[in-house]
Amino acid sequence: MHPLRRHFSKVVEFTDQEFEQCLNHFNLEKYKRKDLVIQAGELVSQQYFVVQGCLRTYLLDQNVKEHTVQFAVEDWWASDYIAYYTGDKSTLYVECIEDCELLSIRKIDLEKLFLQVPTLEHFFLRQLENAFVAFQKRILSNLQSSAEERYDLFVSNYPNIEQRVKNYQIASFLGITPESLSRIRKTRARH
Amino acid sequence: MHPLRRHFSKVVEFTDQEFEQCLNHFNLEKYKRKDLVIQAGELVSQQYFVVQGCLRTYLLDQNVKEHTVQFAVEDWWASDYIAYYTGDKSTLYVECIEDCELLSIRKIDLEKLFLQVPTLEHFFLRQLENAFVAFQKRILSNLQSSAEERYDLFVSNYPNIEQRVKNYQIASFLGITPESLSRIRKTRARH
DNA sequence: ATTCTTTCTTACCATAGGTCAATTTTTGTC
DNA sequence: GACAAAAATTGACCTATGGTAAGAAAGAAT
Repeated sequence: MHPLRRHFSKVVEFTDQEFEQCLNHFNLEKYKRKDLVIQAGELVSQQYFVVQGCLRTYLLDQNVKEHTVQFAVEDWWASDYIAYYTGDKSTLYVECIEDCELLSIRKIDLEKLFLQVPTLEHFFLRQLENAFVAFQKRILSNLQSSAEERYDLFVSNYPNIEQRVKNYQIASFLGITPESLSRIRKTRARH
Repeated sequence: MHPLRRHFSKVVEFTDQEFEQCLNHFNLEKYKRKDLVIQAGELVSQQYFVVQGCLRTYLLDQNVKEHTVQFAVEDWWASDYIAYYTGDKSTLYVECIEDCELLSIRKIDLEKLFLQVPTLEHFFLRQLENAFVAFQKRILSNLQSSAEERYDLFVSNYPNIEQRVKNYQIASFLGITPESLSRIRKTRARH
């Protein structure tokens, strides 16, 4: 089964014809490690489904320090959703941490598709609900947890990502320095 | 014009008949200051539109410390959206900071309405997009800003809420102690 | 293999923000 | 308006995490 279809089918059911109709509007794009899928300053007209590989979405602050918003591996979606939804220019970078195969779709095409395949709109509404829930949980965990607890939470939320991304990238996701993460890991290793 | 209709009309257009059809499923509820609209442990089948008053959504951690997720004044929506979307029991409290008039709607009714009034589903999809963007911005600002900067951001994002809520509630929104907020305000007053 | 670059670790000191306790101010109630 | 309760402020002290710098380890390139 096509990876995108498998992904859709976790939430909604499509006929073969409906799925083909959707898939037609997606574009397979291949990237190399370290390529940028989205750069700050651009307009963002597409979102991306990860077929293979690993992406990282991050921001550079005025001190040129990186802050990681999200990692995306197989079966995840990524984009600069602020820019995508608002139409503003991107403030984020989406970078390939590994060689990647992505399925891209333009916002315009997706919205046209919604009219033809209403089930698809339902799917994306669900996605948005899930993302909303995940973000709210993250805000809550940031408010109530220490760096150490947040690290544990990260490890259990993203069990396989740890080996695929750099420590400093995890640190910038947790909102701490690589040095602090290194110390946390050291105490962890004692057990 | 009805406050709910005014609110909808910022994003979508309804016929009189469509709006009436929607409004029929909303329920006007009145609460007193300090009443709890939602309590941790309950199932959450409704969301609420604030016609009048001010709500606060918060969580109690294992040390019985409060962490504020959101404030909602006139024209905002509130619920425990994690519980609302997932069907899990609530982990949050929604409390009235002032006497309130709320319009409640059940998830079931809303979903039925979506089928009858597709424009309404579009409205809620937009809402969710906006909330998603707001949350992502908050995560980014939490990652890159000091308590002081976050306070400034809060004041400019919620210009009129400051007078309506307690300092300790703002502190718990920012992820700092009331004492720290007090010190931040002191330096602020020097100018 | 050797070199060069990037990432990770460690050690030391600095600082933002937390904790606790006492005091003052504000708010709510009769 | 008086009293009680809740909230805000202040000060003294403490702790988690940040900053800097330097060396070690790992990975990439020739």
